[in-house]
Amino acid sequence: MFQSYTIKDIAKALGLSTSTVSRALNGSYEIGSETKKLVLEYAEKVNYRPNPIALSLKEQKSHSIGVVVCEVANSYFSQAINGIESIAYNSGYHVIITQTHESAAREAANVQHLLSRHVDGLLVSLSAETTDITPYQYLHEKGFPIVFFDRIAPEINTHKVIANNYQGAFEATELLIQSGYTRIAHLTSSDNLLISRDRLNGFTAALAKHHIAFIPDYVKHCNRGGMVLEEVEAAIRELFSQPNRPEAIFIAGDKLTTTFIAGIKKLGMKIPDDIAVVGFTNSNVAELFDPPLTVVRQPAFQIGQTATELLIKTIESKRPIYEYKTEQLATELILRNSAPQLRPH
Amino acid sequence: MFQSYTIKDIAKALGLSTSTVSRALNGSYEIGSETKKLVLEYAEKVNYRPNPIALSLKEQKSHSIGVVVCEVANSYFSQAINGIESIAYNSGYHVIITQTHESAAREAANVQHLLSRHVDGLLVSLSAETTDITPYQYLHEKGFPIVFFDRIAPEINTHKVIANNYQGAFEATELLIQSGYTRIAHLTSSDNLLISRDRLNGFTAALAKHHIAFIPDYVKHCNRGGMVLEEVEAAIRELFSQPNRPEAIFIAGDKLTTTFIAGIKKLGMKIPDDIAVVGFTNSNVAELFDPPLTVVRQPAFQIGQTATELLIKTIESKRPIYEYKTEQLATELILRNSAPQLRPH
DNA sequence: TTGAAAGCGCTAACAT
DNA sequence: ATGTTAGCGCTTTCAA
Repeated sequence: MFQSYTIKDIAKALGLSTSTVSRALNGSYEIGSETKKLVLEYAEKVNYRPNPIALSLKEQKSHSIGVVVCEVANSYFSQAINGIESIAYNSGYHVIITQTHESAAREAANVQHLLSRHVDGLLVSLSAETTDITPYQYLHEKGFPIVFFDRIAPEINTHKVIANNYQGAFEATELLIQSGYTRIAHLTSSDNLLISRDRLNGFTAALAKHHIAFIPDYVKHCNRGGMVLEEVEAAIRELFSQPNRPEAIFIAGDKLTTTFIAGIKKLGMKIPDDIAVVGFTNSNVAELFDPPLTVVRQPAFQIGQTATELLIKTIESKRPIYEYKTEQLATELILRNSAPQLRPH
Repeated sequence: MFQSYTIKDIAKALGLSTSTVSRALNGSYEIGSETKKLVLEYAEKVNYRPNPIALSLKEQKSHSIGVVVCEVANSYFSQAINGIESIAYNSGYHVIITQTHESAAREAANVQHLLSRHVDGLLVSLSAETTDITPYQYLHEKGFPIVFFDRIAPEINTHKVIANNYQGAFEATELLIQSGYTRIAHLTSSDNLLISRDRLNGFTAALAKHHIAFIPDYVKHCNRGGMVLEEVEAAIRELFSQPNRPEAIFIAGDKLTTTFIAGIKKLGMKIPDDIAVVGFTNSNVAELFDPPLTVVRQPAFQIGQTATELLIKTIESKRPIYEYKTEQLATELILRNSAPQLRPH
């Protein structure tokens, strides 16, 4: 097929040994400057590229990192992947992306697949369905580098990178309260996820601060994270069939937010007249929505970058690491029209 | 770090030679059934996984394919990548994704990078800036497998997968005409891209069919493909400053469509009152826009799948291939409110 | 039916 | 300063 030059080819062409060529190419000191120059020039001429596979075999490293996310076609994750790729690329790693589609079984299969491909480390954002994290625990204890981002496993003591979900949720809820709303619902995904619990905590804390009673029936969980419209529609119906129906809602998920809006639209209701909305989303087109969406936006790109930096640092560390950190990045509240700052009558 | 069992470990544990173990694992015939069973059971027990790197080195194949696209965080490409991954995964290939951000220099660097990684083949969608396709021509002539999708290089005789851009553009334009519009503009990206030319042709053909004069000033090119708002705003201004300003527009790009709408909004105009819009986009949230967008949607997932199938077939073909095909998949016109079917007043 | 050995591209310890 | 050799994990001739 498509064959490139090897060290052997160069050695033969120049009448040298492979090790001399290798040394010249790697800038070793124990080599004559003329030989070095000769080799370097020839290598340049024939456009020599070291074979990364041979290097991997030698070094026992694949120079690849595995990524586990729920969905690529999701604005948050596509931006995070962008951040991941940017760092990985510059550090000479390539990235293998796998999708769980929010299924725990799929997630386990993906991790297996990545391990069998001998990735050097794992960047993981848990699926909504995942409860059993013992495989990760096991890998981590064996010294295998894992960094969690966004949907992290709190029980595992390794590097983690997240947005400040508590604070983001708090600000979103407080915005609604300060705009005059008191009957505020909360739509979130699986309770398995720490991000869901953090956001719920931010939500309740804001209510408490402003002396608004917390109503458990105002909180709905969609365990498929907005992947299926029906689940969200059912939640909407339950919310609206209550005696004191909510006037505003804080939604704690990217896909969940867009699916909720689609559901509201389908049921013939209007935002913000029927319900004011603040959602967690990283969609680049949220301002084009009807109405333009008030959102909590996460620094997805930076989260991807930071997680990758930490992972590569762990992979390349000479000595075992015992000190792990949890990086928490600030969210941004973007005011638009789905949550009017002055509640209409 | 994290070490898995090798054939050598198994051989030692069982008192066999590595070749015997290898044969057992690969279901060779020249092996005793008891030995085979013994090996298989032990391998199962210790959860043996062949080292793909060693295999790659042996077979001179990396089992990876390189992907060149302009942007991952673009609904069309994220869906196409989904299709690519689904096929690649099932065929034992992994996928390395690179982004050009519409820069020809970046594209060249990415191809170099992928080649140095010894990918077995390339899946390419050209950047808007690319004019020099000789590197691809060269690789192709050397027998290196390349499949183009979406933004193809017509000059190169290899497999190609595209949507029926001519037909999609024709239908979109005809919809506007049949709704009562006659002053129809066209916004498209770089003329370098065949898809731009195809869509322009579909546009003009629809005008011609309905005896509407083609006005060159109604056609605007944005060479950055909607990546920069300013470029699109300039095009909007030029369009609207004409004596007979257009009443409708057909937009031939994903990012271009959303950026155009953002631009219109920023300039304080209304869709469809100031201008009716039909755009090429695969956004999953186009129906949530204000107004819900009438769109031409491409089968991005299938395009990704088909391209990958063709590529893997080419890679795994024993004999050189001389017959190449261009697969053309139908687009879908989705009627919503940005292009009312009865033109107002 | 099984084993020994070579080789894929590269590096590094060990000669010279 | 340069060459020889072994070895990373695996397959595959060649020999037995």
